[in-house]
This record gives sequence, C-alpha cells and structure tokens, in this order.
Amino acid sequence: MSKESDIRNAIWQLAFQFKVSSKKAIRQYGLPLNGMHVRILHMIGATPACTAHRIVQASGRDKAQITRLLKELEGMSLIQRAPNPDDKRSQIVSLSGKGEALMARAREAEQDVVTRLLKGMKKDEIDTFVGLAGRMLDNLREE
Amino acid sequence: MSKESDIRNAIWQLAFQFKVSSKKAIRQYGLPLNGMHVRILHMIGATPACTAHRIVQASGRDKAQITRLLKELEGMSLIQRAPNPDDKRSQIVSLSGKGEALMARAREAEQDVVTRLLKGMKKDEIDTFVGLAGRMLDNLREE
DNA sequence: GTATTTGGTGGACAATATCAACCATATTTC
DNA sequence: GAAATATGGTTGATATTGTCCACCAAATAC
Repeated sequence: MSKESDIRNAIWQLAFQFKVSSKKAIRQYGLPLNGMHVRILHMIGATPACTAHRIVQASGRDKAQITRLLKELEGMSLIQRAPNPDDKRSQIVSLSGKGEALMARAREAEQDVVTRLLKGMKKDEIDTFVGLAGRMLDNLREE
Repeated sequence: MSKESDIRNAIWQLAFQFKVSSKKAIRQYGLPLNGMHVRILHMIGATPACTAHRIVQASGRDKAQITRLLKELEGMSLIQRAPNPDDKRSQIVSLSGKGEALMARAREAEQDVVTRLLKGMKKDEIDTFVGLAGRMLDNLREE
C-alpha cells in the first residue's frame, strides 16, 4: 500500500476507533451524553468566559451545530448562560453543578480509553505524535 | 492543558480537518462523491476479490451502512457485482470503467490534500507517525 | 439430518454536518 | 450621527454518517 493511503488510513481509522471506544466508555459509565456533548462540555469547563463563538472557533464545527448542542445541554441543565458584559449579542456559558459532576465521571471514562490507547507508549513517543499531528493540522488550516 | 486532552484533541481535530479538506477537494474536482463513497471505492480498487464482508472488516463500519453505500455506488454505476464462487451468499464487487475513471480523478484530489498535509514533513517523521498511530489503533482494537 | 454461525439486506432511527436566511447588536465609514 | 457592513447567534431544511435490530439464505458445526 502506498504511503499516501497509509497516512490517510491511519488518520481515519484511529479517529474512528477512538470515537467508538470513547462512546462505549461513556455509555458504560451510564452517562446520558454523546460524543459532541462531551467535547463541548470539556471546552466549556476549560475555557474561562466561554462563548458560543469560542467553541465554534476551537472546534471548527458549524455554528448552527454548536447552537443546537448548547441548547440540548441547557435543556439537560448541564450548562447555564449568563449575559456577556462585553457584547450583548452573546452569552457566557458555564458548567452547572450537575454539569461539573457529570464531567468528573466522563473524565474518568475517557481516561480509561486514553490509558488503553497509550498502553506501551513512551512519554516522548506521545509527545512526538502530538507534535507531528499539530504540524499536520497547521498545514491543513493555513490555506 | 493536560497530556490526555492533548492527544484527544490531536486525534479529533486532525481527523476532522482532514475530512473537511478531503471533502472540499473532491467537490472542487466536481466529483459527485462523499467521503464514505471515496473510502469504499478505494478499498474495492485495492482489494482483489473484494466482498462486502471484507469492506466491513477493513473499515470497522456497520455492515448495514456498507450495504447501503454499495447499493448507492451500484446505482451510480461505479461498481459492479459478480457471484462469489466460494460462497453463494456473497458477491464480489469491483470498480466499473466509470468507477475507475472517477477514482483516478479522486486520487488526484486527495493527493493534493495529502501533499498539503505532509508539507515540510520528513519521510521518517511520516513513518514514525503512521507507526505510532498503528500501535494506538492496535491498543484500542485488542480488547 | 438439525442447530448454529455467517454474509448480506432492510427498517427505523440517532448523531453529526452543512447551508442559507435571518435577527440583534457592534463596528466601520463617511 | 446615520448608513453600511460585519459579527454572534438562532432557526429551518436537508445531507451524511452511524447504530441497532430483525430477518433471509447459504455455510458450517454437531
């Protein structure tokens, strides 16, 4: 198989299996969340004064998709919105107590997957991988 | 940011951007294919005596999904089916002339993306990346 | 032979992604 | 300051991708 299809395959397969494993782990923990929910909650938890726009930029997803996911999360009482003092068009979203609690468990579940993923990998190998992935990502983005 | 979210992010973002870029390239070439179509056509082209089951195994996707994609591809006259002499339940799928022609162009489009992806990367870095990704994939699969 | 497994199909539906129109506020331009 | 434009966000509509389940027919195991 050519080098091109190797790298293509590596990216697609790894991402797909990782998604499947993560989803399964989250479900085994009995958490009522799907993949995108978890990812967005992560970002909200990690970003101070997080707005929808910030999530759009960080995730690269369509803003309509983000709007809907946020609405769902709010409907599940996992996040709350507060007016943004800097811009009346937008709101600042943050995790609710329930959201924090759920994410604590989600982190455990995901940690299991990452641990499995990285089994037998040395620290510098992981760094190398993340570094190379970052460079590829930059290559695709700058355009 | 922690090492765990680094690797998670690296995988998700890289795969997402790669998918977006590939899709855009395919569309710019004016090809009436979406991501899964291209991936399956690749496999069919590369696999001698390719059956649906083989695609299911190689792709890791649900067999119902594969059935439908194959039906669509057959509807577009990009593939053809022939009886499998080894097993009357299954059929051997192969690219039609039209399918071959389309894939020749799709390969060009994807080649552009891979070239961009790998810009500035040394050959051994690419090998390292593919190797590490393969090990991670094995970790997730063996379970 | 019957029982079980396997390759494949179809229905139903959930999750994810895309595109365009639109509203309210912010920002720029003059 | 008013008009024009840009930005953050929402909604509708629709496409793509993924999942689960029941089922059929042929293959394999017993």
